[in-house]
Amino acid sequence: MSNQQYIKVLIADDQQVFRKGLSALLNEMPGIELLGEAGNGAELIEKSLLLKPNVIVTDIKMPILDGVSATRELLKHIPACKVIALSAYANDQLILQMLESGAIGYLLKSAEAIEIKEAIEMVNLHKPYFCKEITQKLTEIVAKNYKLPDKSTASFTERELEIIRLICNEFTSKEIAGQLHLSKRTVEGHRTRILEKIGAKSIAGIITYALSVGIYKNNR
Amino acid sequence: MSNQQYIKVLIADDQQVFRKGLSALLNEMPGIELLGEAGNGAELIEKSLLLKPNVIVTDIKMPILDGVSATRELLKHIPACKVIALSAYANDQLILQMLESGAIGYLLKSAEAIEIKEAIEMVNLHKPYFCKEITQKLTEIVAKNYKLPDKSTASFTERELEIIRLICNEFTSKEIAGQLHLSKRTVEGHRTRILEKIGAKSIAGIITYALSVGIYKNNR
DNA sequence: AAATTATTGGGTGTTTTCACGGTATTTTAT
DNA sequence: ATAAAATACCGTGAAAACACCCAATAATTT
Repeated sequence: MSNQQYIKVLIADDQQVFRKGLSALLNEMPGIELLGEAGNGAELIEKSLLLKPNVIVTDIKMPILDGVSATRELLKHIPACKVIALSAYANDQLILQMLESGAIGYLLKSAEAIEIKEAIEMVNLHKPYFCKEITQKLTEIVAKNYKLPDKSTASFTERELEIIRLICNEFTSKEIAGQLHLSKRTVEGHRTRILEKIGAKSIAGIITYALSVGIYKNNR
Repeated sequence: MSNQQYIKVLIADDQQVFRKGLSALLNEMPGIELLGEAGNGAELIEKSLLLKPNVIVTDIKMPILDGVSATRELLKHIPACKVIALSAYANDQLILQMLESGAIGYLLKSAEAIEIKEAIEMVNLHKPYFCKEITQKLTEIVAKNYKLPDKSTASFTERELEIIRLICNEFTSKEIAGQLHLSKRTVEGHRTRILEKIGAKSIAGIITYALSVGIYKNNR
């Protein structure tokens, strides 16, 4: 029936040459219908609302309105649209911003035609697509935030970990003492040891340490 | 010179049929030398120490010692070894455990020969390799845990953000006052406002909040 | 022009944190 | 078996945090 034969694509990039190159490539691809081009984020939003593309391929750095902001904005109006972000290089902040904005694809500008096609087809099925470099970055980001709890946590006793978690949850020594059925002074003693071990001088240090190392989530 | 022509691979899986199938496939692949097979984690450790493989492809669920534990253990002794984990399905916990154990590759058991080969070659260069499904999961995990500064950060004034960052760095009100050339009382006033806005009752709340929404970055 | 918000500063007082002393029992490791 | 941790507990006191109250000036918005 209304099963769409072509994936309707809109592209955005401030560099005219790159834009022309990309549009030429996409025009040659079977199964893809290029709806148009935009030179900045504002134009992208405008044309998107008008043309209702299935997939948008957009540069991140653009004048007037960048790709991330444009994506965030236009997905409010046409959430069915799938966005692939393009960037010259893999940057942590950009990747995270992109994820947060709602884009589900990320390619480097060095990508080849076949990969771009693959990405378009993939995201059109609502499946994320990331090029190898981005995948690697994602791994690093996840590993950085999940790997740590090990060695560092090891130096604390169970009691100490328990108290650290409670401190992170805004409980005072007195409250912690009540919860654990201990004396207030005992809890203070433990906290002193914790401060020593961490090398912190206040609970601020305890918390930044605990969060950076991954204690806190009762995980294990 | 001692540039190795073959990637030496060791595999582990408790299902004999799968193991045989995998070893048959790997044996046919040019550039790969299959060193042997293991039926469980303990056996994997044993043979790894003996055979010193470049790459290990191991199932996660195995009797006696599972793949994650085995990986963690054997990487202590032969850290140069690259581990690819195999699993029947993509599970958040498994992926995180795998990352934490030190494996740098993750494939589903439904993977095809060409992908397995690609993964082996990739991890052998110390580059992570994840199949599409896992990449997708990684994306979800990252997206879930990175709620970037949004509505939350926007509600703070510049001064407040400045003070939040200093609080996160273990400075007292007096110290902050000194650094910003303000009165101690002014800083305390700002902090009170910050507590109100966040709905926290102590600096513990300020810090957990700040770290969770990503204020704090410029100082590391 | 008027209202709101940001930024600055103050007073008073309670609670909490933390440094500096300790002691005693239990559990774990060598 | 003996040493070493871990756990529990206490006193004192200074400094910090926090809870209330308050007001003046600058900047921004309406």
